Amino acid sequence: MVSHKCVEEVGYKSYLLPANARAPRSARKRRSIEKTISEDDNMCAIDLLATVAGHLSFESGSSIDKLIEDHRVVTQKSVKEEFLEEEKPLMPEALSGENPYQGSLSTSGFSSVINGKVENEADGFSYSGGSDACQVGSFSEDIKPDIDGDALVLDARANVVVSLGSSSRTEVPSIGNCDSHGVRDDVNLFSRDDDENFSGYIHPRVRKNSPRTVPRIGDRRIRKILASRHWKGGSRHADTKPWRNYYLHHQRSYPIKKRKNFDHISDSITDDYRLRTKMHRGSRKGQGASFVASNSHVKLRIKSFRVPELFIEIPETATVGSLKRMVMEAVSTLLSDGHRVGLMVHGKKVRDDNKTLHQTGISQDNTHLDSLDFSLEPSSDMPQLLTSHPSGHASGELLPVCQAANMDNVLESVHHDSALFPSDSLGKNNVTGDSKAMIPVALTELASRPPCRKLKRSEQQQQQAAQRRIRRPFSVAEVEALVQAVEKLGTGRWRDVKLCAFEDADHRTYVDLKDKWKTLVHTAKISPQQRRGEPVPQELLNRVLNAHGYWTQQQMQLQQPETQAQTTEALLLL
DNA sequence: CTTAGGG
DNA sequence: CCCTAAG
Repeated sequence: MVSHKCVEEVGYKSYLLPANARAPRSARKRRSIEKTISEDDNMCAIDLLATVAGHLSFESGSSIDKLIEDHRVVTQKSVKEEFLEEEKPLMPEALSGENPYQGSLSTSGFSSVINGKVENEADGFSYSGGSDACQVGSFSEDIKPDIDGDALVLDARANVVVSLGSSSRTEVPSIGNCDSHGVRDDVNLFSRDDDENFSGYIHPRVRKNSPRTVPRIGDRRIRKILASRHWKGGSRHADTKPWRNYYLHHQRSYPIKKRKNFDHISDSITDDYRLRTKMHRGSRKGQGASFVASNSHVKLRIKSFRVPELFIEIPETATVGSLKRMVMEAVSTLLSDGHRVGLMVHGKKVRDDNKTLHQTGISQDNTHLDSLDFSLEPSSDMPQLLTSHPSGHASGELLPVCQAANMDNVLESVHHDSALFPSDSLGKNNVTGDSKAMIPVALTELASRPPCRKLKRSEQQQQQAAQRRIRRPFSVAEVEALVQAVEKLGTGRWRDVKLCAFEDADHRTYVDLKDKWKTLVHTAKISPQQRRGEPVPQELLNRVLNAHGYWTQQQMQLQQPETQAQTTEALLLL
């Protein structure tokens, strides 16, 4: 209930100097605000497979659309048919009506899967299949279960390639214009893995001045704990309570902490893929019916990618775009969850990361390529994986999932790829003599999970430290709200600003707002050409500049009134 | 916990 | 966004 604080309208330039206006607690010099702030915290999407293979081409990403529009359900063959045949409600009913922070998901919807996992521990994996399982791409008939070690790979081929990424852009959150709080139409994203977690469950949340069951103060902490349970603990080691359900607020889709080593590949997924595609073509020499580039490059193609389960609930009034973003976020969330890539040749797992492809039997003239299987395995040793290859050496190429800056980038890349990749360039290949220009790569199964083991506390903490919130670019509406609040409250009361304008936007902390203001000021000072991301109306930027100038000056005066007096005295003495 | 700034 | 020093 903060609206009363901000009831009065603020004139364009008539900033109110609150009675409690105060000087900054410390008179630290604020320098280099102008310093460019890396706006694109981009991270590439699921480039990991591509990275492993060295080459990977993506084609049309229509899969995502299909997934969404058709909500096509593909029934997978499985070694555990009984699980697949069970009908599962699209959404757990237990969520509605409960305190979102404590809501528990009914296990009924997923028990089959979970049971499958538990009861077939030896298999080390579980299917999340079933009629409601979302799948990107489609499978052909030859889904052959293959067990090796702790990961099972489905040799399923499809005709659709999809590139996955993640979106950090979110729908306009509940922006209070200080004096009004609209009905919240927020979403929560649940994640679930094959064990007991939910991935990609998006649940609408409507709240308006409703009593908080959970003290706000505890919000973040609770969230963090839950999140960490899910992302670190829950997904990597067995929980003592197999059926525990986790709740994840939407902003808790923390990706793996980005490592500096990966920065270089994070800028533009689009360009990256385009580059590769072109390189492939350019370097190609017709070595007979070779499917290999001149320099003994092996071309690999991920033909499909299946997502275990993706539960999405979204208001009818939501836009298709937001749905897509949610799906993308959910999917990327899955991928980000500490999986690593496993490679199998002829059903045999290749563990030595330092082996060359050739040594492994993946070469231009080998015949094993059809039996090349990639898998996503849970990596209990993620921390090591992430940190022990600083120079990005051999095994360093086995990068974990990164995240794309925003949906636009991802979609754009998909689009470009499809353009660069005429459908015939692939589809016909299998028929013509040049058939192996592209090698169908077996599908990946996300849901594999080795026998769970408990992590030591130290490990948990290690993983805990690797959390990072997803990037959530401010929408224009949010900027508007922020500007208005700052005009009124000034630049030194972020907590109040938060309460005033972002009370219900749980994912915006006052630090976030402060940071955003920082970037806004910067943005306003640079030329429009240099700005990135969703363009902010110049009018807003002008207000930013004005408010910034005003409050900065205000602060100065509060800060050094005595200095001025002294100066005056000094002058008088002279 | 809040602020302010640097990373 | 994250991390931290400071208050």
